Amino acid sequence: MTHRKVIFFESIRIACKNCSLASACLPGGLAPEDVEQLEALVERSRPFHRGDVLFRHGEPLRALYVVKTGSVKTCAPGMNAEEQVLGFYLPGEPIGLGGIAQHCHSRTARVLETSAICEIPYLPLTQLATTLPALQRQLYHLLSRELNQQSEMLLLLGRKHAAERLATFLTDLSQRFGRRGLSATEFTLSMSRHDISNYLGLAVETISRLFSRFQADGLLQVDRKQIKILNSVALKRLSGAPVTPPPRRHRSHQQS
Amino acid sequence: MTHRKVIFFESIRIACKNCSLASACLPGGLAPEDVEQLEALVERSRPFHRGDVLFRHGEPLRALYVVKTGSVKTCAPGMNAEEQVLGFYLPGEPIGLGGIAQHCHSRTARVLETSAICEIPYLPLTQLATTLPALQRQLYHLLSRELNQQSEMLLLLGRKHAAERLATFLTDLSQRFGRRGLSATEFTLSMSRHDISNYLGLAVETISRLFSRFQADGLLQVDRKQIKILNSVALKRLSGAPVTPPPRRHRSHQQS
DNA sequence: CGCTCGTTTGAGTTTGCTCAACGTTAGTGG
DNA sequence: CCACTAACGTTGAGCAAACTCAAACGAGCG
Repeated sequence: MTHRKVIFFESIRIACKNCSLASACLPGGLAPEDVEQLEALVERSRPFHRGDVLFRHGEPLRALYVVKTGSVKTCAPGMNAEEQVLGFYLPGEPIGLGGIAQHCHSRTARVLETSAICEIPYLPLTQLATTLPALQRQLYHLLSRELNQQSEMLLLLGRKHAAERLATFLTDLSQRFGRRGLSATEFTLSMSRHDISNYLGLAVETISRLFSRFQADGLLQVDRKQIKILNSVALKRLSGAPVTPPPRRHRSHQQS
Repeated sequence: MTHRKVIFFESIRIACKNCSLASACLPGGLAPEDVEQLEALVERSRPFHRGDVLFRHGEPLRALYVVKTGSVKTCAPGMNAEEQVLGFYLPGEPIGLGGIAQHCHSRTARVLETSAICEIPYLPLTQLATTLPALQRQLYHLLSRELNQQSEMLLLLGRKHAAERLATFLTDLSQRFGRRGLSATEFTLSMSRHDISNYLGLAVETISRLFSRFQADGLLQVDRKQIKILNSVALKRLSGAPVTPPPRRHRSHQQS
C-alpha cells in the first residue's frame, strides 16, 4: 500500500516532457517548447479509485483525460437501464474525445482501479490548438484513431464468434501493454468478467468458459485476473483470420 | 432516363450557398462569404454509377466526398477475404472523414446507385480550415458525429437481436430521409439484402425473413426494394427499448 | 430466351444464451 | 481477527435464436 502511493506521487509529478507516454499522448508531434505550453494546462489531481467517475454521459465537456497509471472504462447508456461498455483505456490513452465539438460527453467514464490520471481543461486546450497546428493535427490524429479502433470493434461484433472475440480482446490488450513498455505476455485484467462480456457482446458464462478452454488448450494461464499468454501466435491466429479452424459464419459480401 | 439526367445536371450545378443540404454539410455554421471560399474548392464531377469506387482502403487521402444525390456504402476489409459494410451514406452526408489525420483512407467507398457527389480536395480544405475557425469546428463536429454514430452501431451489434437490428436500421434510414426533406415513410433501399445483412451482422436469410415478418405484422409494406412504413411507432419501439416485448439477452452490467 | 444474380422460404443444426447451483473472493462489522 | 455477506466467477444442463444448407422463384441483362 505504502509502496504504491510512492509510485503514484512520482508518476503524478512527472512533467509531460519527461513522461514516457508523451509520444502517444497529446504532446505527440509537438516541439519541446510547445509541449511546455501544453504542460501548463495539465492538472494532475490526486489518484482516482475504483468506481470513481471522471465524467458522465451528457455532462458538458470540461476536460479531456489521459490515463497515466491504471485503467478506465467508458460506457454508454443502453436501452434497458443497462450500460454498454464501449472501451477500456490504458496508460497513455486519451479519454473523452468523443465529446469534442458536441461540447458534451457522449459517454460515462469509470475508473477501474486506483489510477493516476491527467486532466486537460478543454477550452484552454482548443485555444492553444488554434495557435499550434501540430497540436491541432494531434487532436485530429487521436480522434481519427478512436474512429478506427471503433471500426475494429464493429468488425469484431459483426463478424466474429465468441472465441475469436475473446482472443482478439486479449491480443489487443497484450499489444497495448507491450507498446507502453509493460509485459505483453503477463498482465492483470483490471476489469471484471462482466465488463469483458458486456464489451464483447457475450454472456458472462461464455467468457468464463472460454478462459477455461483457452487454458485447457494451452493458450493461456489464467489465475483469477492474472493472465499469462503462453501461445501468442495461436491466440493471434484464433483472433484474426481463422486459417486452419473451421470457417464458420460467413455472412458478408463484397459487391452490392 | 433522360429525365434523370436533367435532374443530375441541375443538382450538380447548384452552388453550396443554394444547396439544400448545406447546413448538414461542410458549410454548416459558416458565414456566407466563407462559404464562397469553400465553394471554390468543390469539384462537381459527372455522375457516379452503381459499383463505382470513390476511394479504396489504404489509398492516400486526396479528397473528401459528400453525397448530393444517391447513396454510397463504406466497407473495411474483413479477415476472410470478406468485406464488412461499415456505413451507408445518404444525401448531405460526408464520406472519408475516418481517413483524416492518418492521411489515408481506412475504408473503401462504393457507390450504390447513380449518384451526384461533391468532391472536396483535402489539402486545400485543411488549409482553408486553418484560416476559418468555423470550418475547423464543423470538421470536428462531423468527425465527432461519425464517432457517435459508430457508438450506436456498437450498441446495436452488441446488445440487440435480429428484429431490433433491422427495426433500428429502418427507423434510422427513415429519420435520415426525413431530415433531408424526403419522405420518411416511403423510400427505396439502394442497398442489397446482402449489404444490409452484412452491415447488421446477420445472415441474408434472416433479413429476408424479418422483412416478411414485419410485413405480416403490418409494420411495413415491402415490395422488392421499395419500403413503406405503416406503423412507425411500433417499429421504433421494437428498435429501441423493448418495453412490452420479452426482454431477452441481458448480459451487461453497470459497475465493475 | 437463357443466363446469372438476388431474394425468398423451408428444414435441420449449432452456437451461445438462460437458468440454476455452487465455489471463491473481498469487503464489512462485530 | 474472524464470521458473515454480497459480489464475482465457474460449471452444468437445456433451449432457442439465428445460422447453414438446400432448393425454388423472380428479375434484370446480354
